[in-house]
Amino acid sequence: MSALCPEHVSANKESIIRELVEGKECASQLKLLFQNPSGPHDTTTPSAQQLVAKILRSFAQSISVLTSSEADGEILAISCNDRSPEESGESSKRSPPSAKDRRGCYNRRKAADTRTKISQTMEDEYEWRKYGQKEILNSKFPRSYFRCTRKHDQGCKAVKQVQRIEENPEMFLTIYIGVHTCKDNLKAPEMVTDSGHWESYLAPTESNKPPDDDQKASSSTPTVKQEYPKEDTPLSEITDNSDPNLWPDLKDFELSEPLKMLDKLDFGVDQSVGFGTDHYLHLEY
DNA sequence: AGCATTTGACCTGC
DNA sequence: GCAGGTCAAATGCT
Repeated sequence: MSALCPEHVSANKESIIRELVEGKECASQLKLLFQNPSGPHDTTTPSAQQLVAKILRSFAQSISVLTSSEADGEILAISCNDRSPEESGESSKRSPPSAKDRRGCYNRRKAADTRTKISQTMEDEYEWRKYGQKEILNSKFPRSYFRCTRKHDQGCKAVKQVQRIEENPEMFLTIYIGVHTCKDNLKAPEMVTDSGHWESYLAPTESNKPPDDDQKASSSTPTVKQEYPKEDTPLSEITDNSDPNLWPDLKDFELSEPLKMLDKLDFGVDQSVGFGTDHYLHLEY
C-alpha cells in the first residue's frame, strides 16, 4: 500500500500543491471581489463565477491526483490479496475454503473527501449501482450502498451511502465518499436557473423518470441505475467550464432549504453541508 | 441471455 | 466483540 515510487509521489505532491496554490489565489481574488464588488474591473478580470469554477477545478484536480495515487496503492493491495492462502502463508478463517468466495474481502476506504446532502430523492445526476444494504443500529431505516457504475470500466472510486432520515422519512441523507474520476457518468445534467427550485433538479424529470416512479419515498430500493444517455444538454451550455465533475458541486451551491433539520442529526462521519455557498463541499485528506 | 438488485457472508476498524 | 462496509452468489427483471 505504501510501495509507490518516490518519484511518483513527489510528482503527485508537486501537482497537488500547484493546483491548491492556484485555487488559493483564486479564492483570494474572490474574496477581494466580494469585499469590493464595485472595484476596478477590466476585461481581464475574471468574474466571481469564473473564480468559483477555477477553485473547484483546482480541488477536483487535486482530488483526482490523490485518488489515482490511492488507486495505485490499492492495486498493489489487491494483487497481494489475490495470492492464495498457501502462497501468502495465511490460514483461512473460513470453513469452506472456496477460494473464489471473497465476500467481505476488501480495503475499507477512509472517510476522506465526504460530502453530505439531504434531498427528497436518492437519485442525483450520476449513475449508481447498488451494491449493498445494511440495517443500522438504532436506526429505523436501512442504509443503502451505491458505487459508481463506471467503477469497473473506468476505475471510478466514487461511492455514496443513502439513508432515510428518521425524523423525516420522506427525506434522504446521502453521503458521497470520494469523487468521480470517471467520464460520461453524468446522467442528464440540467441547468439550474434562478427560477429553478432545488427540488426541480433533485426530482426526476418527466423525460428521465420511469412512468411509475412514485415510489421514491415508499420503496426502500427505488430504481437506481437508469441509463439515459441524454446528451442534448452539453455542459458547455451551462458554462465554459469543462470539468463535468464540478457541476454537482456548483449545483449544490443552490442547496439550502432541505437542511433545516440538520442540527437534529448526529452524523457518524466528518461532514459539512450546504448552508449557502461555502459549506457544502468538504474535503478531507 | 444479460444485466441489475438482493441478501447473507465475511472482513476491517474501533 | 461489535457495527458497519464490501463482496459475490442467488435471484429477479427486461
